[in-house]
Amino acid sequence: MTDTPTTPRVRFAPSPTGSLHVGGARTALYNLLFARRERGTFILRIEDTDVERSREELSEQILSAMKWLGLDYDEGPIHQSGRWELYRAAADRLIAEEKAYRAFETPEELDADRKRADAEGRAYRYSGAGRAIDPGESDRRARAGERFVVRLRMPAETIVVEDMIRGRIEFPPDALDDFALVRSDGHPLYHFCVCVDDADMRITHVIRGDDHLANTPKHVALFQALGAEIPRFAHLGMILGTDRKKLSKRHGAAAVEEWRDAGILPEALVNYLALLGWAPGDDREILSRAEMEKEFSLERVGASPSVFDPEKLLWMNSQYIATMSAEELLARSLKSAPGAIPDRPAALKAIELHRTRVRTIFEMGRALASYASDPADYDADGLKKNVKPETPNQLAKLVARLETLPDWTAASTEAALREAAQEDGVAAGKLIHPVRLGLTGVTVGAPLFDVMELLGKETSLRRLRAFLERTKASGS
RNA sequence: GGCCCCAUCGUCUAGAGGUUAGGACACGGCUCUUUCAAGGCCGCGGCACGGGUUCGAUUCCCGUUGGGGCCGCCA
Repeated sequence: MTDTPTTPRVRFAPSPTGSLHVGGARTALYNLLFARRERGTFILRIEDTDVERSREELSEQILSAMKWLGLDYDEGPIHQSGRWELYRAAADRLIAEEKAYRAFETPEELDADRKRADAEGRAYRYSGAGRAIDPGESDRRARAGERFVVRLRMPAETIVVEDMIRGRIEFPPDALDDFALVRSDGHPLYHFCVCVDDADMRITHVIRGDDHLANTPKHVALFQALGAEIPRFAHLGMILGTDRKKLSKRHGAAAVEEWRDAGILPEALVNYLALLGWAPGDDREILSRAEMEKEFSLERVGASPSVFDPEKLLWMNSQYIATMSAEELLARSLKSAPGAIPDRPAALKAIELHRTRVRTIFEMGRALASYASDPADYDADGLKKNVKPETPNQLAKLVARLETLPDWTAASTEAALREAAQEDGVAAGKLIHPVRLGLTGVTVGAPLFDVMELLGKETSLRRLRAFLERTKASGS
């Protein structure tokens, strides 16, 4: 009398009509986390039934974004475009069983109906005229070459959806009409393919965006018509832009790859996305994938929409940068470095100097590059603020002193600078700031003497001499 | 317009009848300090509104308001 424990089967089913959206990424993530937690199967399905809009390279793009995020699937990717036989057979069967029917209205006629309804201020519903056509008559007209769409015969009863996140939702029958399953050119339509596939793949839980909630009664009716078991549904709140509208390209940075290119670490993006709608229940914010996979549950997923906050993502990223090994960081920063970077040992030291000072690996790449190439120019405000008439003279004396240093360490250069300052009767800061500017071109950054040690004697002195020339020139 | 969903600091959230309503981001201050960060400490700031139910509502119910979504031979 015990139920056979069916292992959950979930899927992420993006349409390749654009790059992977952060909302899609979160949906994929929740499906994956649910599957791992429940020891189920995560399937990737590409919904490319729309031949006009779907593009192969976009589907590749989605795949690579998922790979980058580490969203691995157990089955797939399965392309709907390769399964037309399945949909055709299902449509034929539904027609034969009179659960669906052919409708012969032309697009123009439907359009006119829609316009009329609009003008009269009432909600448009398909008339259902096709229902009345006798099956024999329908077959004859189809054989005769008349064009038709296939429509589902919607039941005249309230459809109840038990949503795992929202609870019980009722859809009154007059809100739904007999929607189209197959176009007049024979191409199966989205809702139809979704249900045929979910049934075929034995999907047990449909975890998807809230924007599909209103479509769910259609799907329920379809599953019933198909004679398939109805999966459980869980509808996630939308991810919104700061204007509280559904996040889209329009908002900028809605695509996963934009964040990748901005130097966000995949672990950080995944962590951030996981927390957009789900929380472990305690105060932890930084969670490993293992922890998420262990603790994720749909019961703890919220129903309300959430605003995507780039600031918090950046913070999250900096948290990962703070704890990631220098080697790892170096490997990842390499792609972001705009130019040459120092040799490996120096780069690793530079990373330690900058890991708390950057929020993205893009910034880390820049920081690394700054050690390998001399500053091209100097911060204008910095020059104004830190270079006084007496500065070139003080700098010249400092350079002379540094030249004689037998060893070149943070300690020795600091001692030399402080002595020079004392000799001139000025605060060390009077020298530190211009030296930093001369060495790096900017007024902010890692502790100066560590930077000098890392740069080495030769490079440091070369940069300081160049800066000295510059300050003399602007001074006269 | 019809149907549906949502509603705790500016943002992400914890809370599941009795809490000084907790944490995080952001913001402000202090601290550390050669700069900038990071870190530490402190602070600012919230239950949309109105009715019920209840001894007692942020929490349950209804409504209002506000926001969002869906209404194609798109996905």
